Parts: sequence; C-alpha cells; structure tokens
Amino acid sequence: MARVSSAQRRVELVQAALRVIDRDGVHGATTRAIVAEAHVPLATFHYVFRSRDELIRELIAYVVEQEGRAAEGTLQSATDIRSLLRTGLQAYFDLVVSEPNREQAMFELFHYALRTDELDDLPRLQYERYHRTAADLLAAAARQLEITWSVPLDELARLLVTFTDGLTLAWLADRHDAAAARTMDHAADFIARFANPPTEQINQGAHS
Amino acid sequence: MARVSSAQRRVELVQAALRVIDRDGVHGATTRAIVAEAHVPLATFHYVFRSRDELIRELIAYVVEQEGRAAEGTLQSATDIRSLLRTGLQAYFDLVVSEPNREQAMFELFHYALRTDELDDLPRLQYERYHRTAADLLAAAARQLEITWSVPLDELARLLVTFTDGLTLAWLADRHDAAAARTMDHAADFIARFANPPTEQINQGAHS
DNA sequence: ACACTTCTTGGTCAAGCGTCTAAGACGACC
DNA sequence: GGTCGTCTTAGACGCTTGACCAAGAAGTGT
Repeated sequence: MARVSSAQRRVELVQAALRVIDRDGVHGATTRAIVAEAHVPLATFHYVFRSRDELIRELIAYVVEQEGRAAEGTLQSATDIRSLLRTGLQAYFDLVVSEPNREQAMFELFHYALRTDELDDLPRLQYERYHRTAADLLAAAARQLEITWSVPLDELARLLVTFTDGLTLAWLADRHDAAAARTMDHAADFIARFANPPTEQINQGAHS
Repeated sequence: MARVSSAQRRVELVQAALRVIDRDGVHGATTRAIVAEAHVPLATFHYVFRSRDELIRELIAYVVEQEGRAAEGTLQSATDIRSLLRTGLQAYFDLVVSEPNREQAMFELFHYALRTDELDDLPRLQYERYHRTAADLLAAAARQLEITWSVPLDELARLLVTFTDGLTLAWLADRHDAAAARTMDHAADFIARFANPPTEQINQGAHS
C-alpha cells in the first residue's frame, strides 16, 4: 500500500465512511465496512483515528461544512422575492430527490450525535451552521431584490430551516412529490410576506 | 416466573423496549437490554417474537397509535383561531420539552424503519397517521369556531406537521426555547390566515 | 551507513450480538 | 390421574464488533 500521510488517510476514510453511510446508514458504518470501502487494512483505521466516534465527529464537521458551501452558490435571479424563494426551495428539494440517502444520512448522523456523549455538542453546531447558511441566503436575496425583511433575519432563517426539515422528513416518508410542491408553494408565500418592498420615500429620506 | 399468555408477554416486552429506547436509543434496544428491563429471561424474547424487528414493528405501531390518541383530547377552547392554534402548538411543545427523549425516539424509529427492509412500509403509515391526526384537529377547530378553511384540509394538515417536525428538530439541537416560541407564533399566524370567518350571508343562504 | 520518525499490517482479544435448541414445568380437560 | 397444548428457561451457537499489539517496511536527515 502506498505510503500516505495520516492526515490524508483521515480524509480518505471520512469520505469512504460517507459513502458507506449513504448506502447502509450510520448503523452499517462499522470500522470494517469503512476500511473495505477505502481499500485499506483494518489496522489502518486505529492508526489514524483514536476511535470510531472520532471519525464520526470529523465526518459530521466535514459534511455539514460541505452542505453549507453547496448552498452558497444556489441563489438564482428573479424579479420578485416570492419566486426567488420558491426556486431556491425547489433547488434544495431536487437535490433531496436526486440523492435521498444523503439527506437521510444527515438526519441519522444528527440523532446519532444526540445519543452519543462524546458527540453531543455537534447537533447544536450543526443547526447553528444551517441557520447561518439560511440567514446568508435570505440576506443575499434581500440585497439582490433591494428589499428589507420586516422581522429579524435570525427568526426568518430559523423558519426557513423549519420548513426544509419538515418538508424533507414528510417526503422521505411518503415520497409524495405533489404534496411537497404544495408545501413549498406555501413556504415561499409565507416568507415572501415578510419582505418590505423598497419605497422611494425611504431612499429619498436617507439621501437628503 | 408467573405464567402469562404470550399476547400479554408481547405487550410487556414492547413497553419495556420503549423504556429502553427512551433511555438509550434504538441502538441500545438489544434483545438482552429489553428482557432485562422487562425482568424476563432472554429465551422468552424469541418465544413470543420471531425476531427483534418483529418487536420493533409492533412497537412503532403501538407508539404511533398512542401519540395519535394523545393528540385527540388536546383541543382547548378559544375565541379566535389564531390563539387556538398557538395554544395547541404550545401544548405539543410542552410535551416535547418535558419528555425530549420520547420525541427523539420517534425520529430514531422512523429512520431505523426507513433503513430496514422488513419495516420500510412503516414510515409511510407513520406519517399518514400524523397527517390524519393533524387534519382531525384542524377540522375540529374549524367546527368549534364555525370557520372554514380556504385550502384543502390535507394540505393544511401537512403544513402543520411540517412545522411541528421542523420545530422539534431545531429545539432538540439547540434547546432554544425563545426561538421555538417565535417559530410557533409564526406558525399560528400562518395557518390562521387560511381561516374564512363565518359570514352571515352564507348561513342565511343555507337556511332560507 | 546510520539512526529515527512515520506509516503499514496480519493476527488477536474480549465483549456483545440475534437466534435457536431442548428439556422441563404448569394448568386445563377428559 | 393421565394427556396435551402452552409457557418457561438455562445454555449454547456462530458471528460481528471496536480496539490493540508488535513486527517490520519506507522514507528522511546526518
């Protein structure tokens, strides 16, 4: 086997573990399944990781960060905030539909971390990141369409994440595409209502 | 050990398993942990259940049904639909706060069933029941306040479940009570907007 | 050529897992 | 009181799991 730095091996194992979890769930991600997926001997695992949970911790950080980054470039252009939101939700939903196991894995990792003493600080960080990402997107949307939000950004971001979580769970359960579309319609309507259109008076007042 | 019908033993084991899952998660609910909790010998398990997954199947059915029943008596009285919805959400949320592990266990069971071939019909049934319960509550609320809903009941029920799921997940992650309260405020506002107030004209038209 | 750090890896360990067997005890019925 | 279906239970089975050890190979600096 090629000689590789242990930092590099860690990355390889994390990515292999992610593929295993996609396929077989967190439960199926045993040390042996992971090293088989990565094509390395079993003993390599505990050379680079102290324990299985140490890998899971690194994996969650990796995948949450990756999901946050993926959301950044998502924002498209639109003439009104409602359709901008609706399109964004659709883009997220299309991702879920195309890779259902990925989002399922995120939930499983979340619940696994909640139950594991050494990892129970991660769920908070995971949702902090989700909320921050949502807030960034909503702020960028406001900037693009020159509107302002009538409620605090944090509050709106949390609502958006509430919608995506609930939407995803129900769809994973019944795969009801049409119902999911209706939910997204309502979610877009709902959040769009918090947009204050740019009034000339306010702008004039600011400039004069 | 007292001689008991196998039907009765099944119930005992299901309830013991539920306590174990509350405490240690689905992962911790091994056959040995369950029989220890129920104070019966290990061999009893496979006398009354063909397999562990057969117990899990019965447990999910039991607990989903129980949750549905619990929701029935929840509806309180109020003068307007908005506060009725807000109070109902609060009642649900108080339950989650008082027994966080219970709701966490529901999610874990959901994801476990999704990953298990013999159980993969259960998530659909689980959410059917949730949606039906939500629809029943919304219908009862409409009856009580003599309003009608401006969108199909199924659609509204799904939205309500979307909110409760998303609300619960975020709270389990960060235990942010105030943020959860804001989310419930918005959810109540949102759904209340779909209420058509009873117009005298309609009533008169129906009676004359 | 030498020492020294870093990486590789076959083999092994104890613990825990779901499941099954087979022998016996109980209690209702004839 | 004997028979027969139902329930009880100790013990064992084969297998998987996370973790560890110790020996050696590969590369690096002197």
